[in-house]
Amino acid sequence: MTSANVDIFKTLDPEHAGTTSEGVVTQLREMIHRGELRPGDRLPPERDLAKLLGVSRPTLRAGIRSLAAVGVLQSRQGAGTFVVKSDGPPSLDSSPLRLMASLHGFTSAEMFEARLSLEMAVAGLAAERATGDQMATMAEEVAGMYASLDDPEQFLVHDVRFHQTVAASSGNRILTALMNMVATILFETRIKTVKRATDLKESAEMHRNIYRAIREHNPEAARDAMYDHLTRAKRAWDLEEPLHAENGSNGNGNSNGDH
Amino acid sequence: MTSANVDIFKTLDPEHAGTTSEGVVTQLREMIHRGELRPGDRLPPERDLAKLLGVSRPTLRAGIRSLAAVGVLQSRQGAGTFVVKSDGPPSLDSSPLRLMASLHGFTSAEMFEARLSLEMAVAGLAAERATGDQMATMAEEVAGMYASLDDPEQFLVHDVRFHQTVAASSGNRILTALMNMVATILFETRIKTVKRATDLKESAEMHRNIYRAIREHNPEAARDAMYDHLTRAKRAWDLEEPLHAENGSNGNGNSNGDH
DNA sequence: GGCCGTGAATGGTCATACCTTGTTTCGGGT
DNA sequence: ACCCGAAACAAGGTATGACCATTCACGGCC
Repeated sequence: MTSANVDIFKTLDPEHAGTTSEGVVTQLREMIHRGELRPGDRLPPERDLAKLLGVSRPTLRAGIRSLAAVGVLQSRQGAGTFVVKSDGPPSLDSSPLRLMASLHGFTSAEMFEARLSLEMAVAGLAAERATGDQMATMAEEVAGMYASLDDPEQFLVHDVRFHQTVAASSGNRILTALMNMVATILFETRIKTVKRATDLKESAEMHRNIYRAIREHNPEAARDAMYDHLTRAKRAWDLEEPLHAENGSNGNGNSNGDH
Repeated sequence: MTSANVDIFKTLDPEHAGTTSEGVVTQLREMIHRGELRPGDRLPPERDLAKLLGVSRPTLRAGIRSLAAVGVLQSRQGAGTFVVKSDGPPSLDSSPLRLMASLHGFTSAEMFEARLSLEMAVAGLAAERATGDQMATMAEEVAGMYASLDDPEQFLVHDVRFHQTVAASSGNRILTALMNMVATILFETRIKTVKRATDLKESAEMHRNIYRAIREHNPEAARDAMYDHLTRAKRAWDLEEPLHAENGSNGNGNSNGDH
């Protein structure tokens, strides 16, 4: 179903507490809960949907805007409004966390520690559950790192993909999403970091250690290897300054952190 | 500064890519990044702010709505729009995660595992860093549990507070926020669960084990104790059915999960 | 059969008016 | 002089209508 059936949209119940636009959000949210709206579905045009729900277009737009802000809906001018269809693993928008970091003055170190905990957790789970294909992919990425010791940009690609494969191997999409959310923020603050060849070699070896531990189905070793990797990587950067991103990216931050 | 100084708001730069309302979001977000807007600040009235930024009121409202949806701003009719001031620890809105769970069919078991990983992580950190006051608070809550074995509702209060104290003791507000986000969703799906006295007694003992491990500054033991606690608790519930919340709560879900 | 232009569909923005709800203030009563 | 209530004001919420900007599809043209 590319376009949602019109019949499933009912006029808003007035007893829904709160403001009218909140009622719109509630109604659309419940339709998603009930599976009446699925990823990739296209909503009716705003003018029609406003009529169907019995609200004005600005009110409907306010509701759509709220759901778009949390990454559930996506509007494209001239095309329509769609339920977000994630091609890869589900991902959460990282801007709320980034804003919260700014508001409360979180340090990079604190953010890094959160990532460390999450990466260790997924590494442990991956050691228990990784399939042959997934382990093969990890091995390929490690090989790619060794082959890119003189090309930091290419190295970074393999690095990111390795961590994503580990996360996917954990079999827990929620932890994966949370990890990516944190990693994205850290990534943005040091995107310009230049790596030296010696650092890259050590990094590749660390990744290889992680792969081996997962290959041996040894969760403890995998956690330890991930700890070593990230802790050493942290030391290579200057993580002393407070968090202060100044980028202007909007929408879903789907760029993912590396190590 | 209860009310933000008007001078800090500048007309929107037209070169900001994307739509106009996205420009509003970007501008306000950067002002938060730069610390020009702080928690508790009140924004100028919409009509004035729209003039200051050089956009129409509906467009401004769209931007405010986006930031309100992610829990950064809060509008109160008749009062004004404020930068969210969290009294307690910073918290992230759990609705994005809940919506994503609905969209991708996450199971309660998967959500539970994510919580388990997070709780084990914070328990380990708490064992390393908990202060005397924090440990004292934990002990009090454990005592409160034993004193409420015949009052499930009261027991629940101590239970929640114990877990929050552990999280706070970890010293990592990001992990704490993520944990609360996941715990909130699990909490909502089983709010009605009735506990038997025998379960409560076992639960209290499990919490006592966690406390002791933290008291001994033994991260491994703390993680293991938390694992035992949550794993046994999980067994006591029926976590077989898929996730299907049908509540209508909007805004920030700041109710926190227990076990 | 493929390419390009044109137009309908659709979201984005704007202006304006009015309603609902908090907040404040001012006046009368105690 | 203090307290309380009602009225005036302020501020966000909603509705209506119009117009602009972009996308996509259809159909004619080469």
